[in-house]
Amino acid sequence: MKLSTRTRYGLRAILELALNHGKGPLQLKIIASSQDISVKYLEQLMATLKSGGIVRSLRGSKGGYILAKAANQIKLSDVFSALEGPSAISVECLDDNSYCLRAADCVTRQVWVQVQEAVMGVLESLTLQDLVDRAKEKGNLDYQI
Amino acid sequence: MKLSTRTRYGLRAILELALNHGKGPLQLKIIASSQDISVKYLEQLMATLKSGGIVRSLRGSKGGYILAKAANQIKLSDVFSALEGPSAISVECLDDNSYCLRAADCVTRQVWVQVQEAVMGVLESLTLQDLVDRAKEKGNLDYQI
DNA sequence: TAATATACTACTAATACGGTAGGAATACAG
DNA sequence: CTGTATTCCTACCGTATTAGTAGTATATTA
Repeated sequence: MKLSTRTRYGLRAILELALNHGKGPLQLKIIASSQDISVKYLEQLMATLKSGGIVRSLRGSKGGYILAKAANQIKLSDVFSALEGPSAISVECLDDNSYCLRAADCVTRQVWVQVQEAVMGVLESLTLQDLVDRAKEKGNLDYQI
Repeated sequence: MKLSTRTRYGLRAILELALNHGKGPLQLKIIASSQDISVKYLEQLMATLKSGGIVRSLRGSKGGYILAKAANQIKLSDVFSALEGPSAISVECLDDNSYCLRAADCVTRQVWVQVQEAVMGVLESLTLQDLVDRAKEKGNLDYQI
């Protein structure tokens, strides 16, 4: 069960947007260089986040990306779902009731339900603002230039 | 973040062993047919579980597999680790401290730590015996023949 | 010795992951 | 109105992993 770089990169990128909030759009090349991610790859991740309603974009000169909502309105589960898909652990029988007829009585399925709920519980309890606060606590203030 | 069939099949197979506990070794072909898994594929999964110390095997005629320990001594985290690897979500910086110099201050890493702990918390809190009990509660007794 | 099992090793097809490439569309600055 | 900066879109590619198949060797029992 591997967390993809998509999701890890994506969260880092969006956190950078959150840290930059209120200072106008942030360009991909800035994020890419500070996070050491390929611009072209990041471009795809941002497209995903955009269609997921997490970020908004501004094209053309002086364009870039901004958060679509306030940081405290964006749960990490939203970011995760946009990048990783709706199901945290991608077990077919969890999402598709017709996938397995024994689903209702299946004790192994019940385990995966518990695991999924545990993951989502963590991600739903955290917002981007929480991460911003944590970053500031750590004195990790280099983003302020 | 996808849970592999390895792990899902493996847990189902080993649960079947647990349900059969005390009735001598269970053969792969029995498990494979009742769980609808290829014998050959299951063979590999069982080899992994064997080297992980979860099951023991008996070769030759009348051979098969049995649990290496009592069902209440086998945590689901043990099974999971054997099949899926030591790290529940496989994020390099969680296991290898030298992977990223900023690990200590990284707030996104902290999120993955929380997620990992949530997953392991669930799996460590459950033993195979718990699943056996749940199965019996559900009246799912067809394994008793 | 025959039958029944697991053990071991190698191979394969399909899929996902991680990333690259090129050009089109848009917006701003002069 | 022209150039430049930026996102947008689509396609492609190499590699690793996953999910399985196949064949043979080895051990055990009867």
